[in-house]
Amino acid sequence: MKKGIENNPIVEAIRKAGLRATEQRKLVLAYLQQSKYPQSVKEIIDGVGKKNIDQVTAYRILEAFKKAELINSVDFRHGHTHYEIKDDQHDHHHLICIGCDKVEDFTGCDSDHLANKALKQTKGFAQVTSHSLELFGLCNTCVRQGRKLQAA
Amino acid sequence: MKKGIENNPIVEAIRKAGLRATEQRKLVLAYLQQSKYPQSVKEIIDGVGKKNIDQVTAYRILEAFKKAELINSVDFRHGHTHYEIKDDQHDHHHLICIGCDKVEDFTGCDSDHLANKALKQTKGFAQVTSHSLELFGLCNTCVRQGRKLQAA
DNA sequence: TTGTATGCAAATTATTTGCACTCTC
DNA sequence: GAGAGTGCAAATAATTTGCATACAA
Repeated sequence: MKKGIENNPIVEAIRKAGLRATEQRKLVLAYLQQSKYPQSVKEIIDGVGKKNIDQVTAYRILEAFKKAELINSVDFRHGHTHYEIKDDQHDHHHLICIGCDKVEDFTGCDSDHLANKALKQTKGFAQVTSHSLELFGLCNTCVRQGRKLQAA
Repeated sequence: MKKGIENNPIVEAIRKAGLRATEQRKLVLAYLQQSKYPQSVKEIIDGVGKKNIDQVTAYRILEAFKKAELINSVDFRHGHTHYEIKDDQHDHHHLICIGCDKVEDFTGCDSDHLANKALKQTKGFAQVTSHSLELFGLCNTCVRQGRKLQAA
C-alpha cells in the first residue's frame, strides 16, 4: 500500500459507487470535495499533482465518477467541461461572470417543478433524470470597469 | 451577384446585426431558421452543403452570429456545441433523451425570477445577461427498450 | 488470482490562427 | 476602393482508443 490519502469516507464513497479505490481516484475525489467550484480537467490534474496522475486516467476517472453519479459535469461555455461533486441534498447552480469567469452559487431552481412542466409539455418523454442550469452575467468589478452593461 | 438565397428578411437580419450579408451567412442563417432543434457545426455544414462553405468559415460565422445575438449556443453534453436561432419572444429550453439524443422543447422556465433570485443570493454580481437550461431524461421509446429507469 | 485500472503512445474530434485572396457596401 | 469576410494550410486544444503492465479485492 502506497502512502497517500487514507481517508475512509472517500474510500467508502468510491466503493459504494462500485469502483475500486485506487490512489488516483482517491486523489481526484478528495480534490473535488475540497473545491469550491466546478473544476476543469486541467485544474484537477494540477490540483492532484501532474506527477500523480496521467491525463488519460483523469479523463477515465471523471467519466467513471460521472456514470456512478459521484460527480456532475457543468458547462461554463469555456470550451471544455468542468466537474463538481454531486450533492443531491443541495441542488445548486452557478452564476458565471462573462467578463472575468468569476463563479458564485445560487439555489432554488425548483427542478422538480421544471421537470413536471417539461414532461407535461412534451409528448414523448417518460422521465427527467438530470438537468443543467447556469446563469451568465457581469460581476460588480467588471461592470465598474465598463465591460458592457446592457439589458438581459 | 451569385445565384443563391435572396430572401430579404434574412439579408435584413444579418445587416441589422451589423454584418455583411455574404452568401455563406445567408445560407447558415436560413438553415438555422428552418431547423427545428439546435444543430451541431457538422450538421450546419452538411445542411448548407459542404461545397458551399468552409468549416473555418462556419465557425467564424457562428461566432459572429452569436456575438451579434442572432443565435444561441446550447450544450447537450455531446462534446460539441449546438446552435439555434435566438428568439427572445419565446424563451424555450430542451429536454434531451440520454438514450437516443431525441430533443423536445419546453417553455416556462421563468428566467427573470431565477435571475432575481440568483442576484439576491450572490454578493458580487450586478446583472444576469443570459442563461442556459437543459433537462436530460429518457423518452418513451428508450424506456420501453429498457434503457435504465431510475429515480432522478 | 483475476479482472479492473493505469500509463504511454498515438489517434480522433473540436476549435482556432495566419495569411493571401475575394467579395460586400 | 477599403475593409470585412472567405478559403486553405496548419496549429492548438479537448477527448478517446489500443495495448501492455500494475494494482485492488
